[in-house]
Amino acid sequence: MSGAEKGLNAAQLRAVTHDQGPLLVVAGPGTGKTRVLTHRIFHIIQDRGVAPERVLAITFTNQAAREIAARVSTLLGQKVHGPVIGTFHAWALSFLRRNLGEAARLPIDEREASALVSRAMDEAGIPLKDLRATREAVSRIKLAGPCPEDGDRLLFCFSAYQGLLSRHGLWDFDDLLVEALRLLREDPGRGRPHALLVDEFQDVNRIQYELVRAIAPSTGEVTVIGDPHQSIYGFRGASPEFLGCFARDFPQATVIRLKTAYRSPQRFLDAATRVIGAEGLASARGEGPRILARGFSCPEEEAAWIARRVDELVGGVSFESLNSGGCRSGPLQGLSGIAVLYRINAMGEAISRAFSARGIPHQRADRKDPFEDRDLCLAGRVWDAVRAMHTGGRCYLVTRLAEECSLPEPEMEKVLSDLAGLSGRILFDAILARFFLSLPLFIQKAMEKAFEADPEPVSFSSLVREGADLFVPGMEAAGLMSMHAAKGLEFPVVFIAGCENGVLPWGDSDPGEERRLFYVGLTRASRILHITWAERRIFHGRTERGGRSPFLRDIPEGLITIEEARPRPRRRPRQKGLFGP
DNA sequence: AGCAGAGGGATTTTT
DNA sequence: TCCCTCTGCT
Repeated sequence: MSGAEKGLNAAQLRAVTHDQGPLLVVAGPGTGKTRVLTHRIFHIIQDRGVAPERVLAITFTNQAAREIAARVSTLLGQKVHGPVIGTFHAWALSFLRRNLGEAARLPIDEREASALVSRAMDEAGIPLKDLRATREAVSRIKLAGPCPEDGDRLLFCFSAYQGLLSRHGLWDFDDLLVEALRLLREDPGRGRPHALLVDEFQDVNRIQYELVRAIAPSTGEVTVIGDPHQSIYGFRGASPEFLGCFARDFPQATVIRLKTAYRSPQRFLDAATRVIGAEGLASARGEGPRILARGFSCPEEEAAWIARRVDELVGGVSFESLNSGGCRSGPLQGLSGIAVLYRINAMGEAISRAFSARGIPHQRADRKDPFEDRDLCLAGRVWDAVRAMHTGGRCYLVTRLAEECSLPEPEMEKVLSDLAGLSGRILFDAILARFFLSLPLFIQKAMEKAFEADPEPVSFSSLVREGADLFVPGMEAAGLMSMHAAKGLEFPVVFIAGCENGVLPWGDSDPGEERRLFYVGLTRASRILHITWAERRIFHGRTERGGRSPFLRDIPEGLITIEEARPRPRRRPRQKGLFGP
């Protein structure tokens, strides 16, 4: 099959078929990054004859891993043993298990880790209200070592936490990376794939970068794909600088830039690149309409306008007339093609209310952690304890469980050993029955889906998280989500709400990263892009009047129409009650 | 142990 | 503003 037959442009084709050592693909928004990645995996296996299981592709979320795996297997046409596609953590865990066997510890999820940190804090005399900050600090110390500002209490807490983990034979998420790296460095030949590909490289942090270096095959077959302008996870240690490090540490690396964008029309692209002060990308979608930015006096009016506008767009009556640019128009794909993006999830509240008031189906992506359900949480603990009957962390889990269920420990042990022969779905159902647990309907459904996709899951929490994707991309509903959550997604119609100074950019956050975040938001839209702000917004009980985001000043006039908020003369008289005297 | 009231903190998020 | 912790009281 030729590149043209696959629908690849010249640069994409070069990236897919590159055969000379390390490759760095710099791929702007909508330039076909995922196509390149999947086709390149296919190329390595099919055309170069590399055994599929010796190809390792790393993504940042399980969701992305599943998507890419699905696309590769479509290309390969049902190969028996596919390439390994997963997150750093998933790969590290299986690597550790493969190499350590019985000595592998039991991985715990974030909830469990926090519980252990709070115990360590207790020992160290740190007030529990600082749990969040301390948990973050502990993670930072583990990944990057202590820094001079770290107090004695914090350091003590850290070692107490490490002690708890080791005493109980447990690993937290960070340990997976740390231990895998240690093992790789002890024995550099071990576990190296024949080809390594890393997606979203702008999101790697230091340890992940080190892992890439350590895993990189001696064949030099390393591909990293990323976009420094979309690096928005600095708060957890990611930095676009690692793209530069890659070029330095792999000096023979070829750099290919994908510059043709197939998603955003030129105007949106130009606006976005101006915000981050980058060089332009060329759109293959024509000039497109201007961005409409509009101010409102308060978030409720802002939300009401967005809802009204969505109604109009889905009704479709006036759609043709609105689409004034060179963009080919046609019916929108309905509500699933519409997204409202914002800086913080709290802002979804007002929007959601306005949509409900108009009867517009919508889904919020900031789903609650399903583990907040007590019964599911307990089921998860039991699951882990049963699975741990074969590994190391058993005593600890039994003790905890016994505590939690107020059962004597021996009795709990008996219950668990009764369940020990079971696995998968059957084990789960048995746990529900034995502990008299009942789950909300949406979790039941999620679990059903999860077991279908993964009948013998490695870890319970990953199973739940995969199953509980309450945000279903194809669903016939408008999407409400943070700009972070929108990364990697695309919608015909995008609203970016709350574009106010202090919100976007947020407080004292790194302005550069805030600009990149806005860039990500702006480049999600393929047809219509609206920006809104509110003159007054109540935050934590305080009325903030940040005014329109300074970022809008960087968008040249020809690309955007800005409509100031109309002051509302009509002051609503205070009304005690509808049926009052 | 359990509750009432004070007080402080309140992004973004994956594994 | 609202929610979670901590404290002190019963």
